[in-house]
Amino acid sequence: MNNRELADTFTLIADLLEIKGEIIYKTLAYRKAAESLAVLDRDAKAYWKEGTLREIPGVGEAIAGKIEELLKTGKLKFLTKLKKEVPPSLAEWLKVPGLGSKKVGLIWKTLKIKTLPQLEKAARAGKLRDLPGMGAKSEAAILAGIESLARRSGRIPLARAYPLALEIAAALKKVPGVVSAEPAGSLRRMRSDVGDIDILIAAAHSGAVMEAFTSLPGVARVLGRGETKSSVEFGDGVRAQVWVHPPERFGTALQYATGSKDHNVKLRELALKKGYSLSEHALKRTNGGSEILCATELEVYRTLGLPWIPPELREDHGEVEAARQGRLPRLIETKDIVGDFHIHTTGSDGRLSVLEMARAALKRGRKAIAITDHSVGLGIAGGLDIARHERQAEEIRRAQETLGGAITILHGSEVEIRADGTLDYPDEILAGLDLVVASLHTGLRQPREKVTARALKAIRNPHVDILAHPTGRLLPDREGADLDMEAVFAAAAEAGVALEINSHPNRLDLDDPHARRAKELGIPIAINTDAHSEEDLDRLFYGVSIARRAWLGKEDVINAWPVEKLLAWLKKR
DNA sequence: GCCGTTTTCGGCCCGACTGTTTTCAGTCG
Repeated sequence: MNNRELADTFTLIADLLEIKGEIIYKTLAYRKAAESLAVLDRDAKAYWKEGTLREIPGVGEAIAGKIEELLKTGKLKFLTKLKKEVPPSLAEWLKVPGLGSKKVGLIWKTLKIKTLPQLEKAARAGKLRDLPGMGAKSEAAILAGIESLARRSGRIPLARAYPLALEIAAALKKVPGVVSAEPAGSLRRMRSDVGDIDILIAAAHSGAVMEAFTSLPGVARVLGRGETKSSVEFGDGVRAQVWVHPPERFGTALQYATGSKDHNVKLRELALKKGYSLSEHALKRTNGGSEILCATELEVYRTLGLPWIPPELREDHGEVEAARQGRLPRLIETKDIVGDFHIHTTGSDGRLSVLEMARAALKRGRKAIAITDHSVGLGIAGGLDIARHERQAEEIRRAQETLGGAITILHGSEVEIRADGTLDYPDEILAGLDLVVASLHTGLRQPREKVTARALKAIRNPHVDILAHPTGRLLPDREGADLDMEAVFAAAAEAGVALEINSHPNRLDLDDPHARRAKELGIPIAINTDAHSEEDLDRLFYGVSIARRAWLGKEDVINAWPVEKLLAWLKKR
């Protein structure tokens, strides 16, 4: 049982306990443990073997025991019993916007129904409106929620949400009286997918902003509209909300709206210890109640005795403690990147020639690139056979001659890791390349032992420099290969092979917990665009965001090294 | 159920909006 499955199990337990009416803090404890497991950078199994399960945040005696039982037997007696008391299908109802555990429990117990279709039928038949505390409006809201659930495919990939958020913010910035408009929430923390879009507005009055927001083009439904907060749903089910706060309170408001929830809890606890109550409106002295207004986030953190914490770190993964002790990392920035070592051209499935790609990279300030077209085995992408591959060397030589010393063009390859773990080109070809990127594209569904063995074999090939998009995941739908990541890390650390953070917004692979673990083990990281066109070169920003979420500095990333250092590293390998 | 530079027991962040309410509960972030 992997971390994801463990996390899902504890989330289910929390859902069912909450519907059952268990005290809220117990259900919160299960959710906290589930969240920790979901973002854990190593297999829970490794903690179990070491006897350190309780070092996982939110895991105490009881939950550690349950993890152990799940890892040992794949089952959990506690959950089996719970499922008999509360039908597990009810957990699905909680996903319906506007439905919480209280109403779910009420409807289930009163009407004796337990599936989503039964719920929809009951709502259509007008059977919900007569329940205590409910009326025709809540019945209609539940129906609308069920329909909205069907439209939405779940979480929104950053690649869709980020441009939309910028668009909304730009539109609202134009409203008279608006001082600033900033995306907040998980999007500002650059999570690879987000639940909804949050925009924070600084303005003295909110009326005009709310009017403009709720009538934006594409808005299908207004979910709520108030003085300080409104929310809407777009046609494709994406939800957005805005908060409006006075400019002199924008700092506390933006801090609050950026989250994460757990980070805010930590901060508010710290505030209480220092004699303040922290809310989105202000810091308030607990003795006397006078307010301290913060127009910027910097003032909020400073008042609490902390340096400003970059949004990407605000996940309650130790950043508040690090800030208190003055050991926040100096995070890598997009402007630090000088190299891009995973680029395609017309040689395989790219759109531009070597020269055109090199010019485009140069225009973006890159000082070194590697041309890494697919190898012959990936027929679908027009992989290069050995003869065509060798002819490409000439194309690269001419491009280098044309551009002179402004940019270093390396001749590389994205070489397939075959089903048996061997590479797609013979060693003598690989030996002649400047840089070798190895990738898994096929056989991703192989069992853990087999697919891991392939990755390890590739890492141990002395010619391989970078393992690209290690798990092969595609957001939002395709899960990555079931790799034993600890084994991959151990092999990469030993061989000195770099692991890639692929900047394609549907990949973002390594993800941030794995990238953070790789850094801990001293493994060099490559942030590459995997560009197939000129515009693709601009998505570097997404990869850098993942690196920042993983606490990486520029020293950890080979693309940020001076070219001489990079060349020396390649030569030594 | 977890956790501790206030506590090993008694807390566990704080507020907006909606609907069904005549003072509040439920949901959400």
